Amino acid sequence: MKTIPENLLTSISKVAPLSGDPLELFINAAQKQIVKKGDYLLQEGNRCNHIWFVETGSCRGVHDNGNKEINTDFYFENTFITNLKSLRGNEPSAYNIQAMETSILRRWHKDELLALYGQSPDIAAFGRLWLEQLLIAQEAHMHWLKKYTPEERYQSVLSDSPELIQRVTLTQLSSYLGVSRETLSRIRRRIQ
Amino acid sequence: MKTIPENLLTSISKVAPLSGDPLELFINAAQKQIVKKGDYLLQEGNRCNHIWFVETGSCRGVHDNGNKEINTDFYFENTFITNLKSLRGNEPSAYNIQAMETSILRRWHKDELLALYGQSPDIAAFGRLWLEQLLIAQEAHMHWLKKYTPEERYQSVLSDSPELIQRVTLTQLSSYLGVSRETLSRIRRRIQ
DNA sequence: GGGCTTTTGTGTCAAACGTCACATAAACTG
DNA sequence: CAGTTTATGTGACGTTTGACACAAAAGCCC
Repeated sequence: MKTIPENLLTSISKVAPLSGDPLELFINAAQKQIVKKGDYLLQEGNRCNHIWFVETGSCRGVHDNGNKEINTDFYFENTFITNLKSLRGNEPSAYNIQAMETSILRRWHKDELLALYGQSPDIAAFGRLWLEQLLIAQEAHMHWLKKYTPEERYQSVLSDSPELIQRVTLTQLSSYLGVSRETLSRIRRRIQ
Repeated sequence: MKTIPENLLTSISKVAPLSGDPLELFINAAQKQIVKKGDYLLQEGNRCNHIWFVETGSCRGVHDNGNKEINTDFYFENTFITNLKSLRGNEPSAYNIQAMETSILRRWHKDELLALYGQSPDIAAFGRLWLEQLLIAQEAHMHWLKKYTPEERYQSVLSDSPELIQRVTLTQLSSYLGVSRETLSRIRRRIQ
């Protein structure tokens, strides 16, 4: 058994308890991958074949929209990443997943992951719980978008996710909040 | 084995193939429930204990926001409903699920469903695939919200989900699209 | 550190939106 | 079918936003 970073174990246990053989099976199925700033984990048009775990660094999910980018997700340390629609539907990805800085990742191939689901009910349960958490977070994000004004949304990022403001450019954050770059710049001035 | 509506079988098979004993187990675990227009399947503040399947009729997911309602989901025939955050987190629901008309439902209790996951890998796989589809749909909905203007969003509902316009009031649709009732009324005039 | 690139701030203007108020139309109910 | 309630249309007005243009600041690289 290879040496395993503590953070990966902690992150797994936050999703579902996994130990013994299933844990070993799951972790040994991962490969290490190092990406530089700007590298793509997944490019629009290609099929997504992996699930990644961010050990260090950060990535973003970004849609091309004409001459603009729409940032839909930011992934920091100790989070899992994938494009489920492309991965499970075996179809071209509608967006990019890109490293925002040099990052160390671990990745699982989808075929291997599916095989693991068949081998171990514990790993299958882990997969289901992970999906549940993703879906819950996604629903919360959508309600948040509809319920609050752009200014309120920025306020809540300030108080609830200050890390985002430290690690993401204002331009990137603006599309995440659903406003133009200029408007976010003015919101920031109004507030401070 | 009770008589089972064709539609339920079809809807199940659209998520994942399920047959024989697991299918029978799953279907027999459901109870019939009939609700009248305006009845709540789930009220804000209460815990969600069920997953429902809409046999006939329709329901909506609706958030109370001060003196306004925000409609976040519409559920028509042959769809599954639940509030996953409340169901899995065992916490009070942040919103209501309400019948929009007299409806016939089937429902599964969460405890029974969890037991079924343990009993049958096929049912567990079904649960996971259902979550995957929900998550994929949810992500698509969010990208759609950020990518298009209110007018474009109305246009796409017109062409892609005309049923929505037939079966939902303009006021309900407006909060789903993320605009005021008056703005949607004017968009509709501009277009037609 | 100097030059280049990227990011952010800001002024101006037109368009879109939300809110309030009220009129009209449609649906429900007894 | 008459009365009531609910849903929708519309006018007026102020505010917010997006788009464009350009300046200032920050970050990056040789």
